[in-house]
Amino acid sequence: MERAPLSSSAVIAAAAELADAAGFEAVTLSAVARRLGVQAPSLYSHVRDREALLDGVAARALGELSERIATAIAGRAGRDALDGFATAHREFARDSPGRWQSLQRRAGDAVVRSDAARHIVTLNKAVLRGYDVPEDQHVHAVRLLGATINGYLALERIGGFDHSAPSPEVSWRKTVQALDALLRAWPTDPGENP
Amino acid sequence: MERAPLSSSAVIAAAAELADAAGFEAVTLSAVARRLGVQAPSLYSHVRDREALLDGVAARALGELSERIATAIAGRAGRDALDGFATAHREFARDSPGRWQSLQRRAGDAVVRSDAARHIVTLNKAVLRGYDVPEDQHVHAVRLLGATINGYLALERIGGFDHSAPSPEVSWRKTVQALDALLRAWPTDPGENP
DNA sequence: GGAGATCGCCTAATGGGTATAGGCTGCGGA
DNA sequence: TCCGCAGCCTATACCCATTAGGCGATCTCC
Repeated sequence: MERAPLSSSAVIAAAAELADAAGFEAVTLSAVARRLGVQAPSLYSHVRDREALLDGVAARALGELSERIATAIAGRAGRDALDGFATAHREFARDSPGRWQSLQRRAGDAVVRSDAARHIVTLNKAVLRGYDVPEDQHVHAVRLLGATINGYLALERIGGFDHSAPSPEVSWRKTVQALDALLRAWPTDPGENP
Repeated sequence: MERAPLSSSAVIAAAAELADAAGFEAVTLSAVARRLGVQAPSLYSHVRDREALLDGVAARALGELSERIATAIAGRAGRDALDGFATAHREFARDSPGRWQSLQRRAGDAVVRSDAARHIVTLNKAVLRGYDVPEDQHVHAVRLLGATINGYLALERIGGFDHSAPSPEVSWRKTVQALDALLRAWPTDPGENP
């Protein structure tokens, strides 16, 4: 175990790798310290406590996710952009399950207010530009998109689809198609007043 | 602390109450034992280990949720049934946050194969009866419904909507409305072949 | 009605986790 | 050269899960 000099971001990077390899709940200070060839208390020079470590992983994950989304929707619009957006999420969850999980918990202020968080919202709205959803409905559409995509991935992760046919893959495509149809014909109340 | 005689279901009931009061992650054998006025190791006569305890809470929660849904959609169809279904989920998550959280993790076989689990699927399909979704599309629709509703509640719980207006309540209504519109005009591929 | 088996709780003890306090060391700057 | 300190270490306290084994009350069976 060669020991590169520790630093806050090295510790967080190790935690992120561990999360992907062994599950988010396996991210303990002890385990990260072992992985770094160091004693657990040594980490407290670099992260305030376990919460901060987990928030660090979440912040990093958010950045990576936003990059993936950005390249996935660049130069696309409408259905293509939606596909890219959804696929980016799904592949992120598949490739980096631990980092993805790190996003499924209440995060600290630093994470919420991060550039990455803002960036994702922007990208989300960019997808909507390809549809005719009225401006004042964008929040709702963003929330719906997030809820459905995240919810689907969460259900898939906990095995909610393991006990019925067909494969989650098929329903996933159907789900994205449904979201496309929905955005294409966004329902409007008579006398809507957001 | 008067001590009612312990039993497997008494232990699980205490765990469920604790989950609602202090959060699902606070459900530890020690805490449950304290709440029951008993030493922690005593619980091992009634639950195999912590996993089993958590699964027990999930099974119980699933039963309660299915009851709520059943009464919420009884005698209703179409949009009314969908509203009832969605609202039942949301009120369950509001009234029993810990129990609701217990359902957001991979559950043991006993839970997955329980009557309650089967019941919920049945109720889910009952909602679809009020719409013209083709039979072979029901799985997809059930999965989409589950993903969106659960996903919305999960995002709401972790505070995903806390940093933008308007209130989650408004988007929730909009979301249910969107689901209704979607089921009403379920998109079909040319040459679909599930 | 009594002897003993059994059931259900207890105490003791282990191992791993978070977190704090304080020691030692080697490197950089004056 | 020598001092300071940054960064890792050991020691320690406390919490939690889990196993082993003890002990008393109750239940059973004769």
